[in-house]
Amino acid sequence: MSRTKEKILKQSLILFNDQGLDHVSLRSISNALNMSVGNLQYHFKKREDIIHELYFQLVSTIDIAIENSGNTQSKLEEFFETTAAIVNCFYEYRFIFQDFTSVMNQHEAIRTHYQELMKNRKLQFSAFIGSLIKRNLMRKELLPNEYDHLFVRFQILSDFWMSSSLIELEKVAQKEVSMYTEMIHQTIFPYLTETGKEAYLMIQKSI
Amino acid sequence: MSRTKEKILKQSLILFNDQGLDHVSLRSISNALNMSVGNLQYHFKKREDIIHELYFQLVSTIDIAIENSGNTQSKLEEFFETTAAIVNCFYEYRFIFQDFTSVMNQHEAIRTHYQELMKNRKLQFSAFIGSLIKRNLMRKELLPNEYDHLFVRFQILSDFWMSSSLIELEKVAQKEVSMYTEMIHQTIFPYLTETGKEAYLMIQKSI
DNA sequence: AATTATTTAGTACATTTGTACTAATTTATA
DNA sequence: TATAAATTAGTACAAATGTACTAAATAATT
Repeated sequence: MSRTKEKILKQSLILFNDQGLDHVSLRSISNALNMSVGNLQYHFKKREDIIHELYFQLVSTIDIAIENSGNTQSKLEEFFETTAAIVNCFYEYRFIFQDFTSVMNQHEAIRTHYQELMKNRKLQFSAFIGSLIKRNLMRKELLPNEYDHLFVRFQILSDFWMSSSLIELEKVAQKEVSMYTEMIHQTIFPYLTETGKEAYLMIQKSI
Repeated sequence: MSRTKEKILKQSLILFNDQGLDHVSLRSISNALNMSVGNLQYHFKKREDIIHELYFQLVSTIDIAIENSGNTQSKLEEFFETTAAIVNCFYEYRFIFQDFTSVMNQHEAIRTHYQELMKNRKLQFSAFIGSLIKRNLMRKELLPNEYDHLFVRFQILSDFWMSSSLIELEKVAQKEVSMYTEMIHQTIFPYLTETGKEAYLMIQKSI
């Protein structure tokens, strides 16, 4: 990728994150870079292409972060690390989650990719739950679809905590990131066995 | 309120729900009513006013629905009914929740009202949790801020389940409403005591 | 050095949409 | 009935924004 293209992406990310996707026009991006709109368009034929590119940057950032949080001592620790990693990546590319719905509505390619991604994540999640149960860290299902619904809950909370924070507090800063990370972590707690709960409390203390 | 004003609101709600807020212009509303835009503007000086009015219709619809679900046998039943009532009202005014963030960002008066509303809801929620605990239907907190976080979870799930459904399935119909209602109901289950769990299962059977 | 390809700038356009404004028409009132 | 108030229609405008297009400038290549 050309140096200019990288500069455009970097600046776009900053502006998008700061001002929100729909308050940033091509003109404001090119202004911030002392560059003509024509030039911008030479590198990205469509505005959509910039957003598209940034989305896929996020995806690979998450992939890397998840890999790095793989070498943990326990399965539960892995859950803590993975969750925190995802939340942090979301925050880095927060413009996407400040109005997740608009992004997904306006960018079909992104939406399609996301839908596929979620199918995979759901499989991974099920496998993960299974391994927690086998290790006697998590109890079995007591309700129909209980852990399917748990997955849905994780998904909604992950994708929309930032929107919620913005509406409620009209900002998202590091403090909020911590708060919502804890909230998401705690989501799994009441499903844990006594052993699991002890392990949870140990990990929590170590953070 | 004049007959015409009511007609405009009714038609706007239909179009907003069907096509989404930002795919409905004043022109399309007036077309659907065989009415001039000028006339529309006579009744609602700003487009915002229509949305404003519909939002407050929703608010009072919810108030009424909550009152009606007050006369239940048990506290847990009240939870089931109230939750379902809210979800259904949200569905009636789904245009607001199909892109909740945009609505809240673009309508300051609505956002301010919502913020206040949530402060009250949080107090009500805390009181409700307290009464469940006193009745030995719910266990005490085991984690710091556990039930504050539980409230946040309820809030995010309520406000954004529809957005999530739209992104994932590209539609929201009655089937999805049922599914997400169950998901939200189940959120409280793992915090219940044995007595509480039994009561939950009884109520669930009766639905 | 000459030619070709790449990059940059600048202008213009099309479109959408909320809304302001004026005039006509209908309804209410005295 | 005459006058005032209300409702309705129609036109025009302003502002924003993505993008198409052309020409100039710079870099690369032969």
